[in-house]
Amino acid sequence: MDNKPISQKRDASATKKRILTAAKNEFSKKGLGGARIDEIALKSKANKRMIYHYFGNKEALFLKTLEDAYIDIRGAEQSLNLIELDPEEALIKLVKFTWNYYLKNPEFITLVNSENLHKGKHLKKSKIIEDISNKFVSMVGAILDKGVASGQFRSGIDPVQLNITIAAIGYYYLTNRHTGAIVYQRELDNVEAYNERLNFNIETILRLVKTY
Amino acid sequence: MDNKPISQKRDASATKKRILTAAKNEFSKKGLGGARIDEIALKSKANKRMIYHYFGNKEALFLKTLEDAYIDIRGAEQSLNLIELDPEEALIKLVKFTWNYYLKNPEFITLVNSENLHKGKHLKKSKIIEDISNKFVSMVGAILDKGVASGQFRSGIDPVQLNITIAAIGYYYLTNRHTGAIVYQRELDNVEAYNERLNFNIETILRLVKTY
DNA sequence: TTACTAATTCACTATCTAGTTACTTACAAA
DNA sequence: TTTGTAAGTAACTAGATAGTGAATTAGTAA
Repeated sequence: MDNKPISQKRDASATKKRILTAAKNEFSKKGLGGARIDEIALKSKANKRMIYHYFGNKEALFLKTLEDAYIDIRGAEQSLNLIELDPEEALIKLVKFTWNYYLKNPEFITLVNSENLHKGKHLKKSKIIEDISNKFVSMVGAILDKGVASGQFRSGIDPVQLNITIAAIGYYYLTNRHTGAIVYQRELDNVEAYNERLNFNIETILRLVKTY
Repeated sequence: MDNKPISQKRDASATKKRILTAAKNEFSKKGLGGARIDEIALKSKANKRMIYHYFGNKEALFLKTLEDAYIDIRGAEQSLNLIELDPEEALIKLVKFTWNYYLKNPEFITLVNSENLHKGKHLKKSKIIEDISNKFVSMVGAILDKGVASGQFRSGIDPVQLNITIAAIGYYYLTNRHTGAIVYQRELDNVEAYNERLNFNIETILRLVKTY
């Protein structure tokens, strides 16, 4: 009684998805230079020819992978509905979200690192990235304004610098936890260490913006 | 009257140095996976065989390159003699130094990123890295203690978390400035932008540690 | 049924790449 | 001057590697 078509053949969008999933994995584990198209073909169970058919070449596939990664994080940030919250709560929620997103989606970090190694040359060609970034950039500005108006935050804080700082204190810890564990001679990659860092980060951001 | 030996042949240590310089360049520009041994041989004007003779293989050369990078930054930090200074001045000086070191030695950042992409597997084999890290790790702790004793800093701050944060807010900005400029739609890589970021970072750290 | 189109496969190439074998050459101590 | 040793070179290999040409096959619209 197996009348459901289990492994459907001739499904372009499913094949594209499998390729993109495999590409995300391969590029994020080995970087653009270390990634292998043959490996992506193997892992996606697609013929290598299909990769070139759908995406053109290795670098175009890399760009698509990167764009999808940005679409995902920017979409998730918008779902937080931070503007509705009390500004201090909103900021705490953003710091927590950013941390947890990086923690659960380590590919995001390594893809972005890889793109920056290449000085952003692929993302510069992207036609969608500026659109999806707009809301994100204005979001922290709006939270900040609201906090200043209510007297909770001091004025004059550059929202872009704040945004960068929120990303930085999470991103750096996570991307460099392997060398960090060796340099600081302390385990940095277990649940307690993660919680400790998140709390430290929340304190860092609140002390940076709050009026005392 | 050209009796100075200009291009000295048969100089093992000079050849080693040329190889390491070329390796630092190649690995930092393309990552471990993207770097090419042939390119390192070409740029160092050494025969490829010499690379294998002196360093064994590609990964061992990468580790040596990475170790040298850590030796350099840790040495430079020690020369700051921060312990002698007023603790607030010491912290400001460390934030400035860290920023400027990253700015002037961008290879450090990309080498460390590359090593973390490989989960620290090369640095774990290093026999010197823990030794040269010790003084560095205790340095911030000593500054912090001095500041707490004088009443300038609040107590209970974890020196490792503070150290990580000082590195993070500079490192992240610089390593991700290329994608950052696209996402934030703002130029991040000119002198004014650099100064702005450095000042923001100093404020972030002081607000984090000072008593008010 | 036919014929068209898009999905998929196979076999291939030119070039690259880490690493090696076997050799030559310069220097310095005896 | 001899000779041992370390520095340096040239030519090579086996396996990768990004990318292609040309054919086949499965759905689908007429």
